[in-house]
Amino acid sequence: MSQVADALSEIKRGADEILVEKELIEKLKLKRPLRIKLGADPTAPDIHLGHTVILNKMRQFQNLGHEVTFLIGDFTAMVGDPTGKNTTRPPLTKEQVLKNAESYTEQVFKILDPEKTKIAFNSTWLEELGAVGMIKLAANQTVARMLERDDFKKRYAGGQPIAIHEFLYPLLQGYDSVAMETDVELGGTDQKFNLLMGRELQKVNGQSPQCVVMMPLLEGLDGVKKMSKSANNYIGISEAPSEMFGKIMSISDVLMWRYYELLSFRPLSEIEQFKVNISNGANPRDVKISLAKEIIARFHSEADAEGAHKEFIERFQKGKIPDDMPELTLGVLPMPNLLKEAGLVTSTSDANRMIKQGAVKIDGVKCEDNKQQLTDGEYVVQVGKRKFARITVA
RNA sequence: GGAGGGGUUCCCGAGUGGCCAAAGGGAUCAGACUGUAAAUCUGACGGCUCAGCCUUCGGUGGUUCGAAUCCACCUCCCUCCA
Repeated sequence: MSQVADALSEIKRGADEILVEKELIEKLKLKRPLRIKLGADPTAPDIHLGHTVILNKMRQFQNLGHEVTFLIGDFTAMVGDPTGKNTTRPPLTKEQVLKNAESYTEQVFKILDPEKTKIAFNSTWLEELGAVGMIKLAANQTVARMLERDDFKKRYAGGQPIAIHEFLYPLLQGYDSVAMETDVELGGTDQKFNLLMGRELQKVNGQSPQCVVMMPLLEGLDGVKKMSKSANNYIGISEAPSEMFGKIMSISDVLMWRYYELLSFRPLSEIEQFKVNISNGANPRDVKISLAKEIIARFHSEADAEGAHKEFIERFQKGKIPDDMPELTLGVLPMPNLLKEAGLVTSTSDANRMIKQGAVKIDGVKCEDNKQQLTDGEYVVQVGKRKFARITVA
């Protein structure tokens, strides 16, 4: 009895919403491993911290002894989840899907236990469905019901196009739960409609409806938009320790608490203590450093976390030049072209702007003349605070 | 199929014949200040062989000394009617 209560409180931690909690309790009492489902599109093989919020929850279920299936939506990838703006996606080839899936799972296993994780592809049952099956499936829902989905509603009201096939996505995702006889499905809050579709279709098919655990979407580095590759506000889990450190340090103090809540494994009581310390005069920066180290240690190692911290102090607090930077050899070129060739700016026009604004330094000396040419030798060229290159002119 | 509305630089959005590389806002980048925080201030924000030149305003072709702006056709999107 108390075992169930403990499990529930762990599941609830960080979750935005659980549907339906009562049913979940009943399922937990079943004394059998529950079938847990997490779906993923094989379109974005680079996992970032935003994705890990849900993966961490998956891991918790695993730790509680449940059966976790990581579902690759290779079939639904052809449809493309309408969440967001893109209405059409270029169809992926089989090979691309498999390749993406492979790199996906490899990254996922940094969090999930590979021994206890099942991998499934929804093409397995969706391809068999066929046109007839698809029509029967579509008959389960009405257009009015579809338009209740917030995303569709907004687009419809705002005069944005909605392609017919987009209506199929929620149906197919829901059907996945039927095929897998899912007990609990995890997803982001933006998935609510799709997740609930699973419940409805399961009921129609005489199954006990799945419970749904929704995790909040993690805001990206800007603190406003959700973390995503397209918004370029993400921290990838494969990024170098120093990159991670820098990115975490650049988030706002407000956002830091959000990250603590969703990404840290520290007990909530400890996080509360940090807040107290800060209101008593501690520097929020140092709390942020702890967060950065915790995350780097998770995806790299303790030593890497320590190293990244040291490098950060050297580079930004003492103004030293980093050890690691791209190295390349170039000919004698006018400064703007040199910067462009080195990939430090996007165009020579951009280079000229940077020079004019005093952003360009050569061996630590500001370059203010765009006609300057470097003669033979090795130079450390810097644009802004973050972009460096070691250039050999020959 | 009919009627109407719309497609402008990363996004939103002004611009209805020259003063338009195109207002304004957002995002972004750089500089100052800092804790690579916030807030604030300053500047930049199509490209190039950069005091000049070249290419952009859904597409093509016209009118004109001159077009994002006018005309024709095409194309895409939206709304209403069928």
